[in-house]
Amino acid sequence: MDAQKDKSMEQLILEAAEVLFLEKGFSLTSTTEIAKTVGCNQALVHYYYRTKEHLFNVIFEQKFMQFFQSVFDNNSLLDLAFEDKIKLIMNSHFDMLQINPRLPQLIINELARQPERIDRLKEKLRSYPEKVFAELNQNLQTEILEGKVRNINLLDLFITIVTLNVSLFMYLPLMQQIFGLNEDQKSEFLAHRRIENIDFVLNSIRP
Amino acid sequence: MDAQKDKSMEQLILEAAEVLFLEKGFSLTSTTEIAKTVGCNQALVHYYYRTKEHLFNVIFEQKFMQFFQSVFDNNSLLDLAFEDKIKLIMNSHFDMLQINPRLPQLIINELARQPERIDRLKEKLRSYPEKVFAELNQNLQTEILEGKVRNINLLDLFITIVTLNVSLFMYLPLMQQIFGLNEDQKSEFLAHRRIENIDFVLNSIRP
DNA sequence: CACATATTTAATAATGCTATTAAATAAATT
DNA sequence: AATTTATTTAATAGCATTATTAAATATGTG
Repeated sequence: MDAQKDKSMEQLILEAAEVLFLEKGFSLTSTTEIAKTVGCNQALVHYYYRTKEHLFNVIFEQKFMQFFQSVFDNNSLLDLAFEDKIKLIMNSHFDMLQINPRLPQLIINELARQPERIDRLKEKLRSYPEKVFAELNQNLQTEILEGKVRNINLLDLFITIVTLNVSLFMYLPLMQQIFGLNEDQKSEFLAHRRIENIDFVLNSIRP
Repeated sequence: MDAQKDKSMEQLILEAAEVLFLEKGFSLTSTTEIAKTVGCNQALVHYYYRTKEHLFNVIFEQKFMQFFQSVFDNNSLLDLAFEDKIKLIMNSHFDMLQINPRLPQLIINELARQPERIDRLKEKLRSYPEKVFAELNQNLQTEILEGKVRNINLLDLFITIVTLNVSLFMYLPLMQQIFGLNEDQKSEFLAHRRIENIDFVLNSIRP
């Protein structure tokens, strides 16, 4: 708790808000509750972040970027085989989800609540996704020509990757309760599915 | 609108509530808004359904059953090959999702908001899922022995089926806006993915 | 220290929501 | 027709929420 004392109230509010927003979403989280969690006056939340919506935006955009980067910021490792890049991307994506298991649900819900947000995010990302895509696609096309990879569509592949990983975490609490898994069994299940998902994708792209 | 005049207020309230709950979820829908949609006094909603929570429960359980049955109530067609049964189940599931595209999100959100609901649903379903599973599994085991189907786990297969279909509808609004699809393109995309999903599953179970 | 600025709190306005109650109206029953 | 029962409304209690304001306290600066 000593580390907490160093942090500014502004930061503490942000961190508490992140936890609560991810746990219960925007509408079920109140600024009063955020303040209570931090142990400050409710007006302070508004002093630093003006409105609940604005506070949420700060967190949402940061987390969305984190989500995005976990998938798209792995091209730094230049000279890997396409297969290894996919492995890297999927592991990175999985790691992020393990730390933020409720993030996909938050993103889906909030983009449904405020569809105009999508345009703002698109603007923020600019041509970055296309750039990464183009680069990876070049890599892919080369390997297809070399007969190392089946002729696949990169977008479809990405949709599959994200779907497989995200769905796992989205349905996990449900499965956990239905099958009555304890924490150890849950961890084991996740570790197993991480590999399964990767294996599935790698198998599906073989020539 | 003549048909509407025949319906009781009780029924009209239920229908309006269903639309609104599926559109915006439990917490963003108010009984005031439901009443306004129907064109009645807000107290009438409470007269017929006592509490908002209770009204929601009526709708939720009914919709959950609909979801459930779309997957589990296809064993009536007895003597089909396993592959054809899967095709039937996936089409039935897809049809249901096309009519209720936001249902999965509602289910996920509300089971997260009230985890105790899961136990109630389990109780309501009793041994029915196991029964269907056992029956289908017998069918599957026979076909595995006959070499018609690869040795797969039925639960894993079901998770894959549900995941593929559900994810599609969950991310559809997002993809629609990102790629700027109009209604025709959206329909086309859906028709394409319906077949893709089925093909994928059927391919994956081949010996 | 004196003054300015930043942080924090208490109080509260304004709003919207659920649920209840009592009264009014319509429908059914005797 | 009289009486009971069902439906519907108006009014409102009670609560939680967001956001603002003015005052209080702490912190920094010349």
